[in-house]
Amino acid sequence: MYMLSYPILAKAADDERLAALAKALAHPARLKILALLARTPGCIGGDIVQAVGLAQSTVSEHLRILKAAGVIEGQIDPPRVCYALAPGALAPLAELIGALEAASGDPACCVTPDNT
Amino acid sequence: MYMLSYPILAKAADDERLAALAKALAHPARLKILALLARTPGCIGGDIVQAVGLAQSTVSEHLRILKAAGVIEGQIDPPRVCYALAPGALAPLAELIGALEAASGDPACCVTPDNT
DNA sequence: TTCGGCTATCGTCGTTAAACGATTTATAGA
DNA sequence: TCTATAAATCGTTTAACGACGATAGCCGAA
Repeated sequence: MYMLSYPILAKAADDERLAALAKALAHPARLKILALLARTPGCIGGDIVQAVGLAQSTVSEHLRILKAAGVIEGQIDPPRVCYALAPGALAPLAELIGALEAASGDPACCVTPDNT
Repeated sequence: MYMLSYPILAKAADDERLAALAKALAHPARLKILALLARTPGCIGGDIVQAVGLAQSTVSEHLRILKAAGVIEGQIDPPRVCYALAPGALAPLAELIGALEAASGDPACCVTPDNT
């Protein structure tokens, strides 16, 4: 386990970045695409379109969003494009979640102890 | 390294759930709220409003979204409401990210080996 | 050079999200 | 009872998202 170096967030810019990363995952179709890429040993071109069951233009847009967020990378293989997961891209988000989970242990809240 | 028990996703319902969880994190203001709750030993009522710098109604809406996603819990302390992080709520998302990161190791892609 | 398969982009439409002010509700204390 | 405070809700406006069809660009193969 890492020695958590995060101050649980601080700069607004970090919030923006992390929010953008989370937004990339915030759609079923994009999760499906990521799962597909994770499961596929090689890569796939337009098979993604068929797998997610949406129009080609829609899938292309989702791919663009994932690429813009840095979650996937596209490499051109002549007639098609090969997409792959970008290693480490989601690490900041994982760190954030880890920090939040770690901090959610103590409910030393405003509870008046006698409110049974 | 874990023996991954997750099939990296399968059901569409899972995608929906995970996407909803990610969407809860997909906004800077909400991240700020979560960070504040994580950092605050006790709880806070309207201090959140001041901290995020948005209108009270807007913050209330963000809190509602976080609560609906199960990421936070609100407990009524008479004049105010005490919010706290919900332990374990983000675990499924953390698992997903872990699975994706674990799978992003092999770029055994469509690369034609001779493309320098 | 022409054809055909893949991608990406454009324009559009309907839906959802974000933000605000104003209002309502609930409760503690005067 | 009345008042003040905190939180939620309502109604509205603006912006962003999601999805699609149609179109344009790019190579490989014929």
